[in-house]
Amino acid sequence: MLQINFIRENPEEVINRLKTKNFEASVLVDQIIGIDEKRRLSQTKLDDSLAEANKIAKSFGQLFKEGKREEAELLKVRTAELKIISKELSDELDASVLEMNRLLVQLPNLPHHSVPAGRSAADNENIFSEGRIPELGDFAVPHWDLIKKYNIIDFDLGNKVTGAGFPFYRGKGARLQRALINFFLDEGINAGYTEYQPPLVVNEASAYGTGQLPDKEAQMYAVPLDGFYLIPTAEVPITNIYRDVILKEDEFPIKNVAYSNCFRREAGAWGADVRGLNRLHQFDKVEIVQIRKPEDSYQALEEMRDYVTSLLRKLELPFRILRLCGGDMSFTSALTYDFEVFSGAQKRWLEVSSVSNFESFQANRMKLRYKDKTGKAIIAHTLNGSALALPRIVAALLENNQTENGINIPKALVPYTGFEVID
RNA sequence: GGAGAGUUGGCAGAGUGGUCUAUUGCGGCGGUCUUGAAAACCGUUGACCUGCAAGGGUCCGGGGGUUCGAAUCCCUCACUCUCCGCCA
Repeated sequence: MLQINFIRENPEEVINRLKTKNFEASVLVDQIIGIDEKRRLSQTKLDDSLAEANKIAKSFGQLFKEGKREEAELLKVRTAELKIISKELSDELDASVLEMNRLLVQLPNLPHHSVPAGRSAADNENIFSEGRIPELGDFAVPHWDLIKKYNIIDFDLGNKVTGAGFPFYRGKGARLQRALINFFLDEGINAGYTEYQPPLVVNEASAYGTGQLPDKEAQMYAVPLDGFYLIPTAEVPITNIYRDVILKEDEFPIKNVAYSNCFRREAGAWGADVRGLNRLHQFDKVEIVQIRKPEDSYQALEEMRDYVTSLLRKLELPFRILRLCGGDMSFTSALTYDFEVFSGAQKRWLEVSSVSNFESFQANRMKLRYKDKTGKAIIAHTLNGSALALPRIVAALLENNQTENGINIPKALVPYTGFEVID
C-alpha cells in the first residue's frame, strides 16, 4: 500500500506512473485525498473533545476537596455530552480510516522508472539469454510421458487420494525433489542467506500483510474453522516475521531463505498448456526474501538476480531473463525480473522464478520499519524471489536431459541425488 | 481436551479506581573524569494520529463494557506458563 502522505503530496505523479501499469488512478486518488481530509478533520475534532473531557475529569478531585459539589455535578452533565460527541466523532473517524484503507489497498504499487510500458507478456523485455536450446532426437517426449515411462511421478495416484494437481513423487522422482530442495537451500546458505522453516498455514493478518488479502483470497486454500490460510508461497510467513517490527540499523541486510510446500487453488487457470508439472495445486519452492534500507534495495535486487542466474547455470539449463512490462507486473511489485527455462520437448519457455522489489509497498502495509541514526522510523524495503520453484525445473531437467536410455542428472546435483541417471 | 496462573516500554519488573505526565533496575545513547578504557557520576532514552509550529490526542495482549475518571473493576477473544489427560 502506498503511503498516504506521498499520495497527498504527489497525486499527479501517482496517476502518471500508474499509467505504465495500465491503471487509471485519477478517480481513486481523488477519493483517497477526499477521505483523508475528512479523516484528519474528524481526528482533530475528536482530540479537542477528548482533551476537554480529560480536563474535566482531572478537576474533579480538586472540586470535591474544596466542597464544590454542585459545580462538580454540573461538569458531570458536560462530560456526558462530551462522551456522546466523542463517540460520534470516533465512529466517524473509524469509518473514514476504514474507507481510506479500503481505497488504499486498491491502488497498485508504482512501477520503477525502468519498467517498460506494455499490455501483456508479449511486451516483456528480454534482457538476457544464456545456454543452448537443446536439439533433441526423435525419441524425445514431454515430461508427462517421461514420468510415466520411468514411474517417478504419479498423477493418477494423486487424483485418487486428493484430486487434480496433487501428484505423488516416487522413487528417484522423490529423491530428485529432495535433492533439488537441499541443493537450493545449501546454495542460499552459501550466498549468505539464513535458512528458515516456516509454518505452512498463516493467520488472516499475515495474509493481509503480504497482500494476498483482500484481493487474492480465491487463490488460497482456507481453513475457515481456525481462520487460517495455506500459504501460496513461503514469502508470506517469511516476510510476516517482520510485521509490526522496528529494526535496528545494524540488523541490515536481512537475507532469508526458506523451503516450503506451496498451495494454490489456481481457480480458472487451467488450460491446454498446463499439462503435467507445468501447473500444480501443491508444489515445492525455495524462496529468498530480503529486507533492505531503501537506498540499498535496487542493488539487492540485482544481487538476487545474479544469484538466481548462478543456480540455473549450475543446473545447466538454458534460460532467459525478462524485465516485466507494466501490464504483466504484479499489483505489489515495483520492478520484477522473470526467469524462464527452455523445456526442450514441449519446446516452450517455462517461468521458474520471479524476483521483485516491492520497495515500501508491502512494508508500509505491514508497518515494517527501521530506525535511522537520528532515531527516525523509516519504512524498509522488501524483496523476494523464487530460488527456485521445483516442478518446472524438474520438467525442463527431464525433457532436456533425456536420452534413449535414461535421463541424465546435471553434475551439480549428483552429490545430492546419489545417482547420475534416471532409468 | 480439563484445571489454574499470567500478558505492563528494547529487557526485567512495580503499580489493583483519581498529580500515572507509568516507580525502579538493566541495556542503549550523550557527557564529565581518564593517555585510552573500565568504574563512578550527571543527563537522556517508545510507538501512532493530528498540527507550519506551539500544542493536543491515542496506546499497559486484541475487542467490548462499567464509571465524572480504568493499567487497575466486568465480559470476551488470542497467546504464554504450570499441572493433568492424549499423542509423533
